[in-house]
Parts: sequence; C-alpha cells; structure tokens
Amino acid sequence: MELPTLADNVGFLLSRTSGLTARTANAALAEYGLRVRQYSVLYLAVDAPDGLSQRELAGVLGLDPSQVVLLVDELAAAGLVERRPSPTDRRTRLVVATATGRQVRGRAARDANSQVRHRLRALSDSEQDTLRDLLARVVRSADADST
Amino acid sequence: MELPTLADNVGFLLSRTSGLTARTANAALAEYGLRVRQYSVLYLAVDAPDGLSQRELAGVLGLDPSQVVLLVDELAAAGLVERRPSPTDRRTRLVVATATGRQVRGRAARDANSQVRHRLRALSDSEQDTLRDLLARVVRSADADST
DNA sequence: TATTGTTATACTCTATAACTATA
DNA sequence: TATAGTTATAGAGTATAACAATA
Repeated sequence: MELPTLADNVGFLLSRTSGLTARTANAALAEYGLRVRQYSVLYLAVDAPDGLSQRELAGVLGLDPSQVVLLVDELAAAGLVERRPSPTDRRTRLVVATATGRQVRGRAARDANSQVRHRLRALSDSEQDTLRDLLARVVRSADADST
Repeated sequence: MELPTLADNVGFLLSRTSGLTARTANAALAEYGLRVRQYSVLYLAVDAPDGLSQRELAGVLGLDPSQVVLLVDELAAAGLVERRPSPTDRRTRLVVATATGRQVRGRAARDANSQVRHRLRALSDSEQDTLRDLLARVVRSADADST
C-alpha cells in the first residue's frame, strides 16, 4: 500500500481549510465583538423562535454542554441572548436571542459569509455547494453514530 | 439576501468535520505516542530524503515557525527525527527522520488513514477524492495569497 | 538589513470530572 | 436512576513579540 503525500491527506486538508475559514470568519466577526463559537450559538438562538436548551445547542454544535455554558454567559453579558426558564421542565433554561442579538447576527452573518466565500474563491459557486453537501453528509453520519 | 441555516454553513461544517477527523486521527496515533501535529511534521520529514528546514515545515503546515520548534523538540526527544546542520547555511537546521521515525510513520500512517477513511465512510471513494481535491485547491489558493 | 531558529507569554479551544437541582 | 445545567481544571492549539546568530 502506497502512502499519499501529506498534501493529499484529507484530514490534513480539512485541518488547514478549517483553520483558514475560522481565521477569516473571526476577523470579520471581531467588529461585532464575536468569535465563531459565540457566533454559532447566537446563530442558532436567532433561528429558534422559542429558543433552545443548552443541551440542544451542545448537540448541534458538537460541543460539550459545559462549554456552552460559558459561550451563553458571554452572549448574555453582551445583551445578545437571554436565558429563560422552560415552561415544561424546571431544569432546562432556554436560550433566546434578544432584539439586539437578532440585528447583530444579521449583519455579522452577511459580513462573515461574504469573507468566507472570498476565502473559498478558488472554488466556483457550484463547487462550494458540492463541498458543503459532502461535509454535511459526514457530519450527519457522525451525529447518527453518537445517537 | 436570505441567510442559510447554520447546518448549511461551509465554515461551520469544515470546523465540525475537521474536529471529527482530528479526534479520530489522534485516537489512532495515540498508540505511537503521536498527535496529528507532531505526526504531520514526522510525515514531511520522512518524505524529504535530505530533510527540511523548520521554516519549510512551517510553510507547508501553515504554522508559525515558533510552533515548529516545539513539535520538532518532542519528535527528537522520542528519537523519531534529528536536527542536522545545513551544509550550505549555518542558520538552518535540517529536520531528518531517523530509521525508527520512518518505521513509526509507516505504521502510524496506515492506521490513521484507515480510521479516517472509516470516519468518512458516508462518502464513496470517489466522493472522498472529490472532497480532497476541492480542499487542496482552497489551500493552494491561500498559500498563493500569502506568498 | 533580512532571515532562521528560539524563547516567552497570553489567549482560545478541548477534554474530563464532579456537583446541584430537577425529572 | 437519569438528565440539564454548572463549576473547575488541565492540556492542547493559536497568535505575537522579541532576541541571538548568521546571511
């Protein structure tokens, strides 16, 4: 069995590309006082009209629930989300975006998306779509494994 | 402009997929006392018959040269690589794999590749090739930018 | 003057364990 | 007995700045 060169190693390429896009996104988000991890929590909160539990956030983001606590703390301190008691389970606290949070995420998302698309400009639009679909299938299969 | 859901965001998917494959690779490499960063340095050293300068390693890996120093320190302490003076430039130290390093990287690479392929098994072989090619083009374009 | 390797430092991210309150 | 949230801690990864030796 012949070994490929490191430059042809999918894991290595994923790490490099992920690092590139994360740096790009963080640079775009700095204007809003956000980094990608906080931004991803805000993003999900905005898209969930009734909010999400921190457990749900951890699941979607692939993070440990203990990490989500700190991210929500920071977003709450910045006034972008708030924690509300769940009407059905007193253990659960729902993370809900504030009006400010919704505005910030809208502007931040457009800036970040634009910068990341530019970072990926070596790929055509349809190639970026292909990349997204391939990655999404890997993530879904991993999520299915851990269920 | 309509915002996509986070699950359709290429940056987010890259981060998740990179994390998944890095964890998988680290688990496979633990048997050899390696982690992906150290492994990637060893990998390049093995493939360069006359060794590489730490500056070259940093360039290929997308790391800061100061980080490469520590990775080479660890590999040298484990007897997998050694630093040799460059015959042409007394500032430069060439990182060269030892015989042990070559053996270890061969076995480690086969284990890690096998595990990562399994982690990506939602994609067919040809889809994994497509993914690799798309990512490689992004990395090359970024490398060209910083030149 | 510029480049190679190095040391140092601070910050972010990741991984785990343990605890509380509720279910 | 299990689950949601939380606190704490340690280790790994990332980002910069500054310095000595050499080009």
